[in-house]
Amino acid sequence: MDGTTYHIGEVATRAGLSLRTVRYYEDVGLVAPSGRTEGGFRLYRETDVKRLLLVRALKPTGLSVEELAQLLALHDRATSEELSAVDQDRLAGLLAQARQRLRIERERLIAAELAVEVLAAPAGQLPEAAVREPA
Amino acid sequence: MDGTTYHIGEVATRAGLSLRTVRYYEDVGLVAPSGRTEGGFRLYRETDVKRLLLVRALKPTGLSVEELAQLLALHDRATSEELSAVDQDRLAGLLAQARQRLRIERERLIAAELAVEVLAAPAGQLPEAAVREPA
DNA sequence: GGTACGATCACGGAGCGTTATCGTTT
DNA sequence: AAAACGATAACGCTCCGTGATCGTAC
Repeated sequence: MDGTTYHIGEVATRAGLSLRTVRYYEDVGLVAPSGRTEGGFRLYRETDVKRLLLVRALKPTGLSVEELAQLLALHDRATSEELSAVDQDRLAGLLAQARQRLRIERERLIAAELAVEVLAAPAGQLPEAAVREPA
Repeated sequence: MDGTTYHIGEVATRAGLSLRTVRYYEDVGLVAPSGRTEGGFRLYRETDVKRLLLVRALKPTGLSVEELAQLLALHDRATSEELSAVDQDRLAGLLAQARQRLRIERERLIAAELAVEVLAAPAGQLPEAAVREPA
């Protein structure tokens, strides 16, 4: 195993998060450090960094921290043991939810890009119906 | 002119926003109703609805409400008068900022989609480097 | 032994959701 | 006159940012 440990600063930098955010994710049960120094410094391992990167990557899914925690916990267990049918369903459900949110985000993103170009156009350069009412 | 007016409920529904959000946007100076009834009900016109739709469309830019207000104000003035060089710069700056944010969002969205598929894969089905450290 | 770096409160703020209470519209 | 709709506080919540004050690492 790789026993190398890191302090919160390096971990946060590598994960692209602030110290505050890393600590917050610990508070809400998303990612806990693998240990502490004598003096109380948080100690992280590579797996913790990967976890933080995963959490950060999943943020655009819009899942709540509780849902994210469940999702990660289920996925973790799925790698070591066989999930019960119930848990498999819950995992699939969360993944479906995440995908759905991402689809919506993608649409909103495209709409936003269009809206920005409308604002940037010299008046009447682009079609009027660029900003539509939602379905 | 089109003198038709609407109450907040219909406007909110058409714009895909909650009543709370529409009122909030008024509080922060984004979109104000064109008038009020005797009893105090907010009255909106078509232009107000369009404004709300635009605000909603621009939300994924991540611009703050103040920035959005500035952007819309500048754009409004640009349609009726010639902007000063300073204002033209500020407008261009805000648009550039919006586009930059959208680019970042697009990347994060793609990364999130990849991360979800990683979680969905039956372990070792997808490349390991799916979740990368940020630049 | 100094200078980075980290820990723990604690307050703040954006962007709304959510009652609760009361008035308006039609 | 009742059913639907709206107004105004005011508190709550999430996801952190921002000090302040103090201890730790090396």
